[in-house]
Amino acid sequence: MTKINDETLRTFVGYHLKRSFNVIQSDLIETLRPFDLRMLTYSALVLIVDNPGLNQSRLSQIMDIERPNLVVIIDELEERELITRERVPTDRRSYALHPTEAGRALYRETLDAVTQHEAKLLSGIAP
Amino acid sequence: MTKINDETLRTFVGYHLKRSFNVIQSDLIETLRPFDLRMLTYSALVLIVDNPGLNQSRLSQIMDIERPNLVVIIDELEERELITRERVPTDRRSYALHPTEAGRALYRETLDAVTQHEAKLLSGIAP
DNA sequence: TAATATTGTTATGCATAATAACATAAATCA
DNA sequence: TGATTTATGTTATTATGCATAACAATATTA
Repeated sequence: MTKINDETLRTFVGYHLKRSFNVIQSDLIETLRPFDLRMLTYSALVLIVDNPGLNQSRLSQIMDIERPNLVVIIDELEERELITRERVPTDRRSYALHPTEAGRALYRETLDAVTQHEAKLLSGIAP
Repeated sequence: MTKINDETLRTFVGYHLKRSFNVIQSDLIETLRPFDLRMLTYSALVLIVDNPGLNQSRLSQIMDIERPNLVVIIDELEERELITRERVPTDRRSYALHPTEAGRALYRETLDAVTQHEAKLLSGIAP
């Protein structure tokens, strides 16, 4: 098995960031699988629990994704009754997003799981 | 503009890695655009220039992608005559990948550009 | 020699991400 | 005030990244 030279790529910070993120991402996907959550639905749930009442426009901004891509995420969370969409009386264009009790419960469960898995993952590594 | 609370997500290393990577990735994409290269085609080109003669199997391993996904990347580099695929006499299943002179020239150009852009990007940041 | 493994490939699907276009509603301006 | 512009959420479409199954050709192993 010939040794590959990747010194050129290693001079780039982005290369290391990508490889590190890939490792964490794979672990996170597996951690979230039992809860039937993907990374984006999980991030959205966390942000809605921590910021009840925010609208999709603001949420897409903080999540750094385009508004159209957030729609299906919100659809899924709403259909699973983890959050609710409520018309805002003062601005009838937008919806206020609120977690349901089930949403808050799932938030707590997943937070424990994700925290533990990340701690385990990082315990064996020097940055 | 209400302030959003993302403290929960900020406790996760993966969250920071993803955000950092997104910043670098956007910059890198723009840097590579004039050369009509995407990140993956660029990585492949660099690795082939630095490791002339390697095969697709090894390349996919070092790039951390599945072999099927490498095929189209290699197809593109070959079609643009930046690399060549040569049958290996001692193992006729595999191809030895070599850069062409045009490939090496593009490698040098892009290396300069990428190095400069990353340096500029990181000059304003503390990790 | 027969069974197994490897290389490159095609086809396919899922997740992520970006853009255009639109209806509804709000804000601005003239 | 009415007309124009802007914002919100949505649909549709596209591109990209990444994973798996299945396959033909070739090598390796038993």
